[in-house]
Amino acid sequence: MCKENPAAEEKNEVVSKHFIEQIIDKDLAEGVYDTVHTRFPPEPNGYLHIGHAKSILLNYGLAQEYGGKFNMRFDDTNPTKEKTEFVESIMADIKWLGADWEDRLFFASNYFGQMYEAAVKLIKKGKAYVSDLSAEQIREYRGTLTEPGKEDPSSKRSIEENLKLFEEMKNGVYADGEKVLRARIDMASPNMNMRDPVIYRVAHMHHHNTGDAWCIYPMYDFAHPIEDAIEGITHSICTLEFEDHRPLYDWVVRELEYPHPPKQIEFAKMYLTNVVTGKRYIKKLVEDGIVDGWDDPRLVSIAALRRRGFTPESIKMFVDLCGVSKSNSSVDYAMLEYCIREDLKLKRSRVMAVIDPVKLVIDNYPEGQVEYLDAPNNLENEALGSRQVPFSRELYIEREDFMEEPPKKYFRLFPGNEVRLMNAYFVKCTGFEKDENGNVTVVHATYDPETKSGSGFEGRKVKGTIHWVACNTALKATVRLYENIIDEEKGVYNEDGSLNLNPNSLTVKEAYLEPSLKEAKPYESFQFVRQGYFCVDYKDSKEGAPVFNRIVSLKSSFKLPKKD
RNA sequence: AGGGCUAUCGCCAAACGGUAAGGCAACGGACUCUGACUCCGUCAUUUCAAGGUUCGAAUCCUUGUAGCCCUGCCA
Repeated sequence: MCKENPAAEEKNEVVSKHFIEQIIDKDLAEGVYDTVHTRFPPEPNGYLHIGHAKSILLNYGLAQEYGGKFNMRFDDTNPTKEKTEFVESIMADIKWLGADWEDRLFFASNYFGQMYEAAVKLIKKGKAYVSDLSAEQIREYRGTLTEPGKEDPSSKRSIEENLKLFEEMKNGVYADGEKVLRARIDMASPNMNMRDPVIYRVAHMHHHNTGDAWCIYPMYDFAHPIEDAIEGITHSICTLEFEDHRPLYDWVVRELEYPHPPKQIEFAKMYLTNVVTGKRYIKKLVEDGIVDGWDDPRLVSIAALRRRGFTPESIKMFVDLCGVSKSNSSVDYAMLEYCIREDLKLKRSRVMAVIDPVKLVIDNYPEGQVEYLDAPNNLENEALGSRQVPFSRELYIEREDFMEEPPKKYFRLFPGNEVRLMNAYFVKCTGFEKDENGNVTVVHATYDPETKSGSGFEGRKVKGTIHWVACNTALKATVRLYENIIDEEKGVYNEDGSLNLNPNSLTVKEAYLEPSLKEAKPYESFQFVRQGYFCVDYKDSKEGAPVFNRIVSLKSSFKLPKKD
């Protein structure tokens, strides 16, 4: 059954380079840089999700590809939004993804001294001034998208006065919002970011890293290029919404006269079709108790994907498959599903589990007898070995594997039909019992001892193979089946902006599993034959029988013909 | 006088003036101790639209159209 195809391996298709690699190639060829140094610079104000994984793996991957370096840096320049809790979770998620920053873990807040000096340098060059305008006034003076802004009355101040005022800002002379430092660029620029942007504000606030050492904090547009320059970043990769900020980024590194200024490159964020990534919405789902936390397996935070049973490899594959471009796009969730199936396919054992049981009685099998049958763990990967599965007279089979009146091309159990019980014997359906409501309660069959699995029996063939679990020895465990939390039929949002929730996003069932599954440990995953891939939940499996999350179902090309 | 960016199959995405890669999805068929996997086949005479340049255009030019981003002392 192991269908290796060495020829396919050798194809080794040459994937064309995306635009960022092309830029890097050119820079290297022209000697703009002689190395590649990237970074991932999150603000520690929340949890990472699949979208961030793309950025992390892109930056780390580029550094790897070009033999360069990759930095981890927290962009913590706004103390009002940042927490240490997020610093921890972000680092854990990035490590799990496999991006290695080695000893290069940095905090923008550790550069506050250098940023202050940089601001002083700008003031001395006449390129920055302290403004007395209030936030509202600054907004008014900025003009609009179609009208130019007006000159800030404070911009005429002398360099000496600006130096004095800025130092006073630093020394806590002014209250929050009383004064700001602005870069002197062009109040008439069509690019709003260039209309004398604020580069330092006063904020008497405790910072998670620097404590109360500072009461002025730099703005992103001023801080980020400095952070990159200090660390020797060559290619500062960010998302599309910062394109308009690039002229300002370049202005900062130019005016500050850095010898090998970094270059900002933007790419499109990744969106998943019918998936919620917005923090606002996730927060609401958590608060409303719709999900059981930021790591609920229905979410796509890194922690949720990990809990659901996704592997770092599958996410890497997914990101690679999606590619990098500058057009806004939404990737089909089916692509993610493909990646996790592909990754787990040869790595995991394939075991039997009955989720919606109906009893099957083998009438010609001795009562009370238990027989242990050898079952290969994965026919396509012999290295995974095999296990012993108990077989006896009474079994559970899947309710959908028996039909009283089968449609055409139904290969499973129905009166008179013979199927293979996986890893066991052929059984022929001899009858069934129903309750007063007409529901099937027991299916009867007889087995043929000659057809034992592995015996090499070739006498006759059956079209169907079904899975089963012996009643007496079955492990009863909880399985959780997930669907998209969004009702895909009607789109993600309702007209009032609320989420269009799918009431059936979670189904909890009691299932019968092979007894060997009792030993399964948190995060361990399996393929349940014909049911999909399942992973032991780390939260709810502390004691007793494990709880299994369905990572992804198997593809099913079997469709019953429509009735009538 | 608003500016910037983007537009190639249902979904991602190559192609960089030489005659539309690939993956996902879908659909046929073969195989099968999982209706899975694997295999084999089908799936853009056409690249947002209309003009133009050229022997030749998805690629260059013109004019439109659509979508995204920008008027935080957020990042």
